Amino acid sequence: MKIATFNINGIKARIGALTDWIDEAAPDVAILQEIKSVDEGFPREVFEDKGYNVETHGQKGFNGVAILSKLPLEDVTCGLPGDDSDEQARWIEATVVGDTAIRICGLYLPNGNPAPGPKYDYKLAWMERLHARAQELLTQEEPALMAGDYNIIPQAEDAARPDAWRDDALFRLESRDAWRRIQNLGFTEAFRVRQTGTGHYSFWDYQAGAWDKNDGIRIDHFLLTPQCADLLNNCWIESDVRGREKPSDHVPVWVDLAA
DNA sequence: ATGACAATCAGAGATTGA
Repeated sequence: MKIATFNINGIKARIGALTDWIDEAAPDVAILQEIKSVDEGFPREVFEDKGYNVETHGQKGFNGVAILSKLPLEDVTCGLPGDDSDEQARWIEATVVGDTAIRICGLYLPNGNPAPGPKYDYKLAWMERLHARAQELLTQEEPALMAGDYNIIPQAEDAARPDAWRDDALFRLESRDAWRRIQNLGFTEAFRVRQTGTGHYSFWDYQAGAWDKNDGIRIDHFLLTPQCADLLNNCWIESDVRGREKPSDHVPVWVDLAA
């Protein structure tokens, strides 16, 4: 089963590029972030016509997450637990029912800039809630994954110019510590199972020719429970998508699971 | 330190992103 996570940076602006990619790449499951649309504004029938089940958790103008799946989706829940006053649409869960049932969590972790400040406080608080949900997932002892735009550069090797990001909310020590605390609960970061070293990125800024210079950062990730990690065949970044017409500033990241 | 670039909502320019 091939599963991709993709921050599309707006469904209205990306509908052409996204449908082209779906047609060609044919993911079994696509976990989308930044749909920037309310649920009613998401063109679900476009994807249903291609054979996908569609679940969205949107909001007006910003954020918004979705899951597209060729296989049935069950037990869909929206919103990260732990703060009923949080109105930002950044979390969606569903179980993909195939030969093996897999719990899929799609997330769009807050950016957190400027740091320090209230937006950074929100990011760290959100990561505490993520930590709690992650711990619950592990207690199920079943195949599950959390995938999406984490807005976290895990290590210096995950940025072309790490010094430029030192004080940024994506790379500050508190951010990386929070990421590591979640991973250390027992999750496998899929990409680093298959790739080492520098030069592997999932985001390139639109500005200053970042793509042409490969001046990127790796911030879109898969975290797998042990039962899911045992199914991992491969993980890769589809970087060439960044060079296409009217691209998102992110590219798809994939896992292939033996499921 | 700022802006470069893009998307959204709104219908100009502020806000957000990373």
